[in-house]
Amino acid sequence: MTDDDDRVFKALADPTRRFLLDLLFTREGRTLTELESEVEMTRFGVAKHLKVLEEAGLVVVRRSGREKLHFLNPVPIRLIHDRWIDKYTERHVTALVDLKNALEDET
Amino acid sequence: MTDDDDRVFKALADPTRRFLLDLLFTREGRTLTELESEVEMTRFGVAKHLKVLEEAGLVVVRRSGREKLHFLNPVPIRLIHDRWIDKYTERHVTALVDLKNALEDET
DNA sequence: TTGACATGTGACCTAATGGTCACATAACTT
DNA sequence: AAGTTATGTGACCATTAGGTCACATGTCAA
Repeated sequence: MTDDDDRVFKALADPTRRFLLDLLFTREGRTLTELESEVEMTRFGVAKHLKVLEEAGLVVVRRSGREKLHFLNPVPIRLIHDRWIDKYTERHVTALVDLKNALEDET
Repeated sequence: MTDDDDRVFKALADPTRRFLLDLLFTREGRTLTELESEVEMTRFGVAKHLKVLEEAGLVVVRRSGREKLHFLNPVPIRLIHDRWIDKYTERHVTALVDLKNALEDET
């Protein structure tokens, strides 16, 4: 469990991997080749990053013939949230974040 | 803003730093010396970790004489959540996590 | 003001990480 | 069957990150 934690946080520590999650957040079920075209990096680098994300459970894959489809799994993200934000604090924090977003939209 | 992101995720990538956040989650306003006594590491290592957490905005400090009191700031954590979990998905995920916790409590 | 306490800085070493490449397997297409 | 497409593996190198230490500053208490 602690090792799982570690894999998740280590996986999130790299900007390229976070960008890959962003891509899957906007549209799921993408292949390696498709993701590769969005990133300034060789296929091998991207494959390595996807493997890290998969082993962390942040990305789930489904094979379809020779293609490998990638999906974002939000559960580990929610667990990070729950680790340091209890139900009571959550209300205050969300209010604060909403306020911050509202102010930024105005300008 | 992207640099801020990077600092937050890099800060969370280390197990010692996550443990320090856990300590501050249970009780805030701790000093360096106090936190040091909870960790198998020299004072210098802990100080370095706290600096990383502070620069990431995950920890906020208040000086009191020669002491430095540390507090957990949950806002960056919430922002991580909001980045990959939209309002619609949130309901499904929280239900899933609650179910998982319920099942684990039964055993 | 003298000594103990709390924290800060910069150098240094080792281990882990990100990225590329040569090579390899498996599956569609014609 | 042959060529093309999609992905997998292991070695390799440059860079970053975690941890310790010698040294230094600032604060409290007697």
